[in-house]
This record gives sequence, structure tokens and C-alpha cells, in this order.
Amino acid sequence: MHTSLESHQYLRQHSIKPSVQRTAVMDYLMKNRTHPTVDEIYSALSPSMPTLSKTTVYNTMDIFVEKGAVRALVIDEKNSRYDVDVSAHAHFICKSCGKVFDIFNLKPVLFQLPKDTPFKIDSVEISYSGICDSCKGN
Amino acid sequence: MHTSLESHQYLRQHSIKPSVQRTAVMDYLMKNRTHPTVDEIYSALSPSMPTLSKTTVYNTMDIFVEKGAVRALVIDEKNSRYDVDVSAHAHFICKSCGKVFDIFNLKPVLFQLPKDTPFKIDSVEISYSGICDSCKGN
DNA sequence: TCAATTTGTGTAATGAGTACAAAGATATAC
DNA sequence: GTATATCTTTGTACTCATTACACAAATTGA
Ligand SMILES: [Mn+2]
Ligand SMILES: [Mn+2]
Ligand SMILES: [Zn+2]
Ligand SMILES: [Zn+2]
Repeated sequence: MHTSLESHQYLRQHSIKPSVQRTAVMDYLMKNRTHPTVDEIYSALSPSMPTLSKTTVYNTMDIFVEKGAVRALVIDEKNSRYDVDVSAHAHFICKSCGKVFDIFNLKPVLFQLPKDTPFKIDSVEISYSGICDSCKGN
Repeated sequence: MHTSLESHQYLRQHSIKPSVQRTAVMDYLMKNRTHPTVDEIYSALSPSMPTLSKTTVYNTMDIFVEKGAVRALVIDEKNSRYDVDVSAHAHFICKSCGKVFDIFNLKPVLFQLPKDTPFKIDSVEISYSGICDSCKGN
């Protein structure tokens, strides 16, 4: 049984050769929308792919980002995090547990790029921070 | 002649004991609004303060941020950057040269914190990226 | 088949940031 | 002023995410 059909197709849509490793990583990203780090991806896949190298995960994420299949988030000062949802949405990082959550349903104006600047602006990242629901009690 | 009067006062306003080192770092931040890294601050001050330790700059930035005198920017995946301007404004990072620029005059609505979330949101960071004016030609 | 190219792997190196203990400076008590 | 406690700074060692690199494996396609 192939659970990786969607990932396979998604990779080809983005002109990424779907190797076994790349398909496994994309499959993980599609099923785990937690904005995982390279280490989290590696640790999750490693048991079922014992020869997988962490370098491969790094290379893979670089290709995914370069081809626009995945967005790299700069919100966690410790690690890069990755998001297979490249649509316009914002993020929230909990300063207590470090988890990164999606914030959808923000006004589209927030994602408009400012026009009166001397820069060629390509993208915007909106990052909120504070304490998440689970950590509130603690 | 004291060029550090303002920094000295600013530190006391934020309940930070103005040691020689802290005053020198704050003075640098106030005069160099380039969102410098710890290494940039250290390298700039080191010649005139040969005994300054990089650890002190790290400690100092931690205190400044904790006391609200300075904002830590998470926009550069390589280093933390620091901004003595804690007012609501956005940033732009050039993917070519890595410099971080201010973007003022954005609509205040952009800096409003969303209310319909399960999170206790404390702050927002709006980061644009692309190519800066100087790098456009290259 | 076989050579060229792409992809993956393992190891070593890099470099930002942290931990920690000792030294120095500052404040408080007598 | 001197002693004592506290705060601050310093240097070194360490951690750990990421990168560099060389070789191995897999894929392509003539
Ligand atoms: Mn997301
Ligand atoms: Mn700024
Ligand atoms: Zn949390
Ligand atoms: Zn530039």
C-alpha cells in the first residue's frame, strides 16, 4: 500500500525528482503539520529508514524550499522550521514550549507587500509570540 | 567629553545598572541603527575596550531584552539581531547582502494582535525579504 | 552495457550561543 | 576605612545546528 501517492505527485508538480528519501520526507511533512525541524523529521523517519542521513534531510529541505514546495520559517531562534502549507498565513510560537502554531483567517491586507520602499520585496512572514493554551496553566 | 549620557539615562530608565560595558553597548546600539549582531557589536567595541568579553555582550543583550530596552529580531537565520527602537515597525532583510532595514509608516492595523485565538499573544514581528536597492544591480 | 550525472551517505569542520567558575567591581554593614 | 555580600565581567570549555566535502549508490540515456 502506497501512502505516498500524494507526496509523489506534489513533488513532480514542483519539478522535484521523487526519490525514496524525498518522498518519505514530503510524506512526513504532509501528515505532520507541526512545522518540524530537520532533527524532528530525521528522528521520525530514521527508525523505518535506518540508512537515512541527516545531511540528506538538510539537502532535501533546501531543494523543497528552492522549488517552492515548502516554506522555511524563521521564527524559532534555535532551528529552522518547515511548512508544506505555502499559502498566506501567520504563525505563533509559544515561548514556553516552543511549539509553532498556524494562525489562519487574518485579514488579507496583512499579507500585502508594501509598495513605497526602495526594496524588491518577495515575501512576508508574520510571527506572533506568547504563551499557548496548553502552557497557560503552568 | 561624555558621548554616553543618553545611553546612561536610557539604561536607568529601564532599571539596568549602567556599567561601563553596558553603557558602551547601549551607546553603540543608539548610534548604529543597523540591527547589529552580537559579533558586530563585539568587533566594533573591542578595539577601544580590549578586555571586553563576547560573553559580556551576550549577557548584556539578554538583560536589555529582558528589561524591554531592546528588541531581539528573529529574521536572520544565522544570528540574533538587536534593535534599540522598540516602537512598532517592520523589517526587511536582503537575501543577497543580509542587511536588515527598517520599514516604517505601515498601517497600524498590521501591528494589532489577533484576538480570536486560543493563545496569549504578547508580540508580533513582521518581516519582509527580497533584494535591497544596493543589491538590485548585481 | 557503460559512462555521465544525480542523489545519498558518513565524517569532519564551522560557528553561534551557553555553562560555568574564577576574578573584578560595587554596594552594604560595621 | 575595612570586611562582607552581591553583582558584573571575563576566559575557557562545551553544546549543537548547520555546512563542507569526499566517496558511494542510484539513475539516466546513448
Ligand atoms: Mn504554517
Ligand atoms: Mn528596526
Ligand atoms: Zn506552549
Ligand atoms: Zn542587499
